[in-house]
Amino acid sequence: MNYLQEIIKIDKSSKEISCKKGEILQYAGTITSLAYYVKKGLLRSYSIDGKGKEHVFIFASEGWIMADIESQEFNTPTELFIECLENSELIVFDRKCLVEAKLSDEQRKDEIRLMSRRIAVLQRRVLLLMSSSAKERYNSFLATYPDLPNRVPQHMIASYLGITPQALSTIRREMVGKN
Amino acid sequence: MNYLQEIIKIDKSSKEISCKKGEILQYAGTITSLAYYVKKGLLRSYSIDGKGKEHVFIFASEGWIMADIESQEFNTPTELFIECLENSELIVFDRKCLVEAKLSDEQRKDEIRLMSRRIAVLQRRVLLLMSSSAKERYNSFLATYPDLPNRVPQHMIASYLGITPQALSTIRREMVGKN
DNA sequence: CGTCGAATTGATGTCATTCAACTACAGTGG
DNA sequence: CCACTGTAGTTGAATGACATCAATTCGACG
Repeated sequence: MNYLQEIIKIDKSSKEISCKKGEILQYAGTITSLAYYVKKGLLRSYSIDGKGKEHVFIFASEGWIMADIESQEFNTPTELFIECLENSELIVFDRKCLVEAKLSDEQRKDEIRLMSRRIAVLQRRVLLLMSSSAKERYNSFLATYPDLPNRVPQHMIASYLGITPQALSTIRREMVGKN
Repeated sequence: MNYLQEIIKIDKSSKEISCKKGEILQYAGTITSLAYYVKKGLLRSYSIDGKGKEHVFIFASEGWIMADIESQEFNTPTELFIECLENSELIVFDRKCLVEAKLSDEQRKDEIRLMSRRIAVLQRRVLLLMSSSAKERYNSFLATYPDLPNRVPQHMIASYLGITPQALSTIRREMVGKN
């Protein structure tokens, strides 16, 4: 990705790292402005609510950027953990550094395009959460991310969908019957 | 807002308009790249699902920008309607024009800041929808948008929260008892 | 005063959660 | 190589939250 090569030049602190399955790259409660481009592998971000329950916010596989823009924007401690789900190769860079840097118009446009894409994804997610049943959300998930079901444990998919593992299990059982 | 004054200079098609309560500024199914800065008044965007049900996506009151970035980004027909809830004064501008224009780094940074804020809002919304009960979501809504309950009909608030008007009514009843 | 949509209320239904038990399987240490 | 352990996934019964349906009240406005 072109945009990323530019970033690497500008942000001297950026670097390529590899991390192992199970590693936590970011803990909730901290303040950070790091972002992770996924060259290979898979990340997830999730929060833990007042009752101790995990909620998967997003998965990021090859080609996506994982960044906790929410906390960075308001400069408040993160609500999100970032975890490595597969042995991965990442490029870490500092969004703060990026914001402060002087970039060309083209580079800014790239940045804006990336953010627009993110907004679009979130908008669809919100509308889906509001308007669809668990089964519909699961089908939509399968259609949107066809490769993830093979790479992600089922209970994390359930968490992403906003349902319990048991509920997802029954949904899947019912669906096999219908094929 | 500084950023906006710049936009007006750049986008020759931008203009100030006033629109009346009940007017629909954008219909789902169309392709448009217009955005609305709310100088005074109140807008909402909403979708209509397959079963004919409305789902409020966001409200935009004074100082906010209403823009359907999702459809603009993917260049697909909008899923969203935009409706005027109060007699309002708006500044309309063309996001497409803005993307294509050559802007200063400062202007782009403003743009990015606005988009970050939007992403932050959506992130919170997603996590809230996934992790909280209807009552918790309502309380969070009251805390975040203290002025809206007085300006927005209750069934639209219910729709924003992802519940039925009846459910919201019962929640409110229970809450009065507890004060 | 009459009308129409908004809001409330109660009875019933549905979907998903919770709790609990059980199976399948991978990893560990003996 | 086998027993032991822990985690993921499945299944079923009971519960709970919210939806749906239907009736009534409230309030704004002509």
